[in-house]
Amino acid sequence: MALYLSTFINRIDSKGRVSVPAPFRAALVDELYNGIVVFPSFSEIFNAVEACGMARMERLSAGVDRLNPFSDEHVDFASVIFGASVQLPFDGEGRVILPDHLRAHAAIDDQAAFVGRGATFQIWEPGALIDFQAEAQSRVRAARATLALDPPPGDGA
Amino acid sequence: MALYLSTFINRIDSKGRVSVPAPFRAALVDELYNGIVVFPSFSEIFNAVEACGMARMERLSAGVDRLNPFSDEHVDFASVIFGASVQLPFDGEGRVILPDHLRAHAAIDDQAAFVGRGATFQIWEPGALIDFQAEAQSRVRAARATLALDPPPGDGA
DNA sequence: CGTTATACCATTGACGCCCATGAAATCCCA
DNA sequence: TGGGATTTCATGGGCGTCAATGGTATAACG
Repeated sequence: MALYLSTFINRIDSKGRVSVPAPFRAALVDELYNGIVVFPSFSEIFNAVEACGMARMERLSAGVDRLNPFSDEHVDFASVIFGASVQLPFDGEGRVILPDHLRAHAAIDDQAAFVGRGATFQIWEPGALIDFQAEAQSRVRAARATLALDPPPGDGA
Repeated sequence: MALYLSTFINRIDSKGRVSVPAPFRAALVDELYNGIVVFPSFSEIFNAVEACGMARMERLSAGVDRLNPFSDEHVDFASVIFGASVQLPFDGEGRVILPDHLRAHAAIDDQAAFVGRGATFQIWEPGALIDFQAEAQSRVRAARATLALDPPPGDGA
């Protein structure tokens, strides 16, 4: 299973191309589809682009299909996820072109921050990412008592 | 298995022709029938055109047949689905002509939005699609706890 | 004979593919 | 351990191809 770690900031050129970080591409070499799948975040507290490999989307499709494919609940889910998803193929150098509506969603201008999130990753406008992380840190501090139930990796980490 | 992803908006010309998006056609190359199968949506909350390849219709038929083929439920289901289905052949450029009653059903004028839904896709009037997706997104958010039982595509989904 | 449907062709704009450059990190060797 | 060589990556640009779209010709049909 792919594991996406760390954050990389890459430039978007005049043709809208961005290099997907090499470590992330390395995590995708086993996939049948040579590229990534992206869709907008559905969170109310941040706007970013969610990304993953095709294999993960196929697992999702199988899950929806196995359940009643005509129930309104799954119609909603499938519409939102699959309809909003876009396949982005790699060019020869491992770059992708982020569609306009996703760039707009995440307010991405000429730089994109690729943020590893374990089994998936996200694409952010770098400034928005910094702001969000600051807020997240505050929330973590506020919730520290609760989180301490898990073995903490250290105060600063 | 074909996987339909993303949304494409194509124009309908004066002769009623629309290009089926190339990625969707690519998912259909293995099919015996060179075209798609369409039928009206049966939902009470939206009007769109459902579409898929012939292979899926055959699987659907097999499914209905395998279960009690004489129960009222399945007779109804089969009548409605198969009776309302239309085969749309591709022309040389991968276009189809949507029958009038289906265009009317989905209120499609001169633009059609092709929406991937995993194993199938839908054809919408673009404006209606935007409205529906906004509502669906709210419902998905509300139901997030339930859906988390399926492999989640990420924090935001 | 007129009308409608189907097959064929032509245009254009976007996108995929290729190569070139430069910077940075790594590796190797002295 | 320091310095040089090599490779990997990110980035930029040019060119060819394909897809979407519009139009025209031909065939089927009333």
